[in-house]
Amino acid sequence: MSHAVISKKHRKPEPRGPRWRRRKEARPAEIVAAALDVFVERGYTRTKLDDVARRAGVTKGTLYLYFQSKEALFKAVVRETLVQSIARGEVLAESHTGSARDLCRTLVREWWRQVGETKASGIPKLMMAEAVNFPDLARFYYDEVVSRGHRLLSGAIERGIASGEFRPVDVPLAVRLLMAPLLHAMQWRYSFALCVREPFDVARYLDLHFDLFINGIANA
Amino acid sequence: MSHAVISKKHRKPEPRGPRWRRRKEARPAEIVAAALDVFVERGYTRTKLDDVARRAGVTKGTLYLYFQSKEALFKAVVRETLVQSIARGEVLAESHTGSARDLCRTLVREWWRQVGETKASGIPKLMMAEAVNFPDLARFYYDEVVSRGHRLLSGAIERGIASGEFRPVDVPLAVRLLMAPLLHAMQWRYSFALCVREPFDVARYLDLHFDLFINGIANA
Amino acid sequence: MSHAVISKKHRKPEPRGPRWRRRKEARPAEIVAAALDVFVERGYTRTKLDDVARRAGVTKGTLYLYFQSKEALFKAVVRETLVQSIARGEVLAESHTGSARDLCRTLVREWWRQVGETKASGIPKLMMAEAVNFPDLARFYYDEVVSRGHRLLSGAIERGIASGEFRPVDVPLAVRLLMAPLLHAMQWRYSFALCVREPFDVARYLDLHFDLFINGIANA
Amino acid sequence: MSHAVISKKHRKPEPRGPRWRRRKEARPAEIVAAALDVFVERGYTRTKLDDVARRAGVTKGTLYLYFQSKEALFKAVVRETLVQSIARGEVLAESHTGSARDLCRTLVREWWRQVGETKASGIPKLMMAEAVNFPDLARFYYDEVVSRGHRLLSGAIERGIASGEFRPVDVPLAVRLLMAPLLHAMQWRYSFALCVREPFDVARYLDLHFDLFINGIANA
DNA sequence: TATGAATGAGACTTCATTCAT
DNA sequence: AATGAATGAAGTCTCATTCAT
Repeated sequence: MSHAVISKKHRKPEPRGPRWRRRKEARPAEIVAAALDVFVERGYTRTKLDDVARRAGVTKGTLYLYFQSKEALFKAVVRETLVQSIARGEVLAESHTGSARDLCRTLVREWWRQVGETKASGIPKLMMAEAVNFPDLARFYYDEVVSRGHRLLSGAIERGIASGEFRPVDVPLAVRLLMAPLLHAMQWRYSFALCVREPFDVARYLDLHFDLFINGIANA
Repeated sequence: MSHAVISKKHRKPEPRGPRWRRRKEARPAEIVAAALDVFVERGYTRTKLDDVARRAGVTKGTLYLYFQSKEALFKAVVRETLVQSIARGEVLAESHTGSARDLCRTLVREWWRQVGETKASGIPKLMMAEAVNFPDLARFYYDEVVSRGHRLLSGAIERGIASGEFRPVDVPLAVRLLMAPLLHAMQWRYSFALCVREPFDVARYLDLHFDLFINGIANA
Repeated sequence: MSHAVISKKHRKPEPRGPRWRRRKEARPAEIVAAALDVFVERGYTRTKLDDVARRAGVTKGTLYLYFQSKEALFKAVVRETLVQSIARGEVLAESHTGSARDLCRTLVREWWRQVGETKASGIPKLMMAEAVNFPDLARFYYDEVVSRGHRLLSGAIERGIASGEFRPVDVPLAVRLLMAPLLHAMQWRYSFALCVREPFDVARYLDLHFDLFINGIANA
Repeated sequence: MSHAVISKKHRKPEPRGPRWRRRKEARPAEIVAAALDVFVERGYTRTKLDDVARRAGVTKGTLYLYFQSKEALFKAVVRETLVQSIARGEVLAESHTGSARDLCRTLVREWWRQVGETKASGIPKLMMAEAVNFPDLARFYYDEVVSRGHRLLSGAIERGIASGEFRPVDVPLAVRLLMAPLLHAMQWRYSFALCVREPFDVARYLDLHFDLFINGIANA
């Protein structure tokens, strides 16, 4: 029986190099890592799955073995980055025995060390920019990162108020004030810092911020 | 044959905006205003020129009579905003005769009134997000808005240091600290505020911030 | 201001021949006609919008000016082909004054002339094949074509029963029996007729069918 | 890192079919049976080999151990069905001693019992739809099923003509008329019957058809 | 000046097919 | 014999941009 009309594709096998080298368990993490890089560098829409795949050392089709869609991949990236750090902060807070001031300082410093100084620091900017396009992701991020982080810091500040270390400030607003400069510093790195050469000593910036903030809410 | 065409364009002529012909001189400004709205709401890549045109009451082709490309339109939007407000701040600062503390408060309040409470408040978020894609625009924005704004605030703080009102803090860092919470509040409005229902009393937030900051850098 | 990073596309205008030659009103009909051809020849899934566009003398993008999706285009094709013929049959039936037998013959002949002998005859086969994949389209087709056509023929047969021309047969089953050979003939043309050389004198086939059927249900 | 991967494959091993190892000889038949199901339900192009494999209790790769391609599998499915039934009909016809009318009725009823009421009834629709895409398969099907079936029925009708039971009708056309309602009923089941709720009493339909047809060609 | 029909490059996504294990 | 991770070609759909009118 002669060949049918269809199937223009897949006629020529024509092998092109080895198929897969690594084992399956590593793939999702590799892809998420590659995606984090590209998303942070390019932004969501400008990120091509081809680029993510290439950076992960696979092809586009492989992405779809592990993630249903670009959006799902984006969500995975968000999930895998910041939530972990929040969780570690919660552990820290629970086991803390010193002053509220020290706890605040520790939480801020650890956040900076784990997020601010890594690629993950690009995520908050990304989330800000894409929140409007992915309301459900924004909701997720808000619940798992923003709100949870706020709770964490609220606890620390309330502890200080209870102990008399701090004045009875409006806690939610204070938390925002505590975080805003950190967020600004993270955003700066992946925006203007790439284009302009302005010295920005983030370490001293955070120290100054912390002093002003803590002294500002401390009881005289 | 009765057409089963899609309808957006072809079915109803759908009057677009007032019928009295606008003056041609107004067109670019109208387009920029419409573009500001859409860019701020959708972000750069998600913004369709079709939508901008519709909101401006013209057709897509008309956009190209005034702007070479989407990119050029985006740049125009950024250029036409914020700079004015900075300039007004400079005038204010020059004519100010009271304390440095009052000057700082005035500058912050005016900035919030003129920018924070208007559509223009969406620009900084937009600029942050797109800086990496438009380095030259970022440079322009940095020079005309960020840097100039920093100079303005630096002057106010230095005045206070000179007069003995403020401690001799690192001025550039202090300026960032002064601005970060404002930027955060502006970004919040066009990102998570759209998705989550969390009370955020920006007025009290800014008051608290100002108190902490000013008292923090004030001489005891 | 130098160029930004993005916009690899659309850099080189590079005109390629005249843009559009015909006027807008003709387009939907042209596209539907082209789509009918290709759908009937290839089947739904194998039909590439590129091919439809090419046959209509436009490009792929143009299709989307008039039809929201491939499915919408398919629906338009169905709408524009068979429903019209049914409607004409209804008009015929209303104005018919002769015998029920004559009405039946006229309806069958006209259907064959308007559908069976045109490209539209490929649609029923297509619908049969794709009904499972497009339940809502199948529903539409059933309501607008199958059911409506059945009502039309039911009326004719019932008229004959009422007048005593026909025996009191089960009308819905009779209608199916009346139509089945027509549908078979239409399907044959776009399936085996393309592959095998077997004489099939459809005219005599339909005559024979009609005689058997009408005499079968006629009162002795 | 906890993976947010999609789940179909990677989460649950999901036992596929009985655990006792099947004999290798059974595999091709099992695969063909599974493919029959899926092809009939989805149509050729919408059928994914993944689904076929899953239904057969194997993996996609295994399919390729037995069939060179999707096309080859499709051909195997068609080849393995219907022909058997035709053959049994031939045996029936040879040993038949009663009237031609009874023979016709028996052949039709058996065909319906063996094909119309089984999954195999989906094949003619499938073949009609795909004939254009697989001309050589259509040719095969025509030779082995259509033509052979026609010969079988032709013989029965000719016997009746010879004996004086039937009028000297055009035999090939009569055969088509005899089969068309059966084909229609088979197609209906796998198309509109899935989408619309309309009672269709196939048994009475076939009875009515047979009466009309046989009485139609019977000698007065 | 203004229009809007038309374009076409490019993105996401699917799935038949391959092949190291 | 069987697996299933990986591939990559191809298709649908979007939208910035153009240009005849």
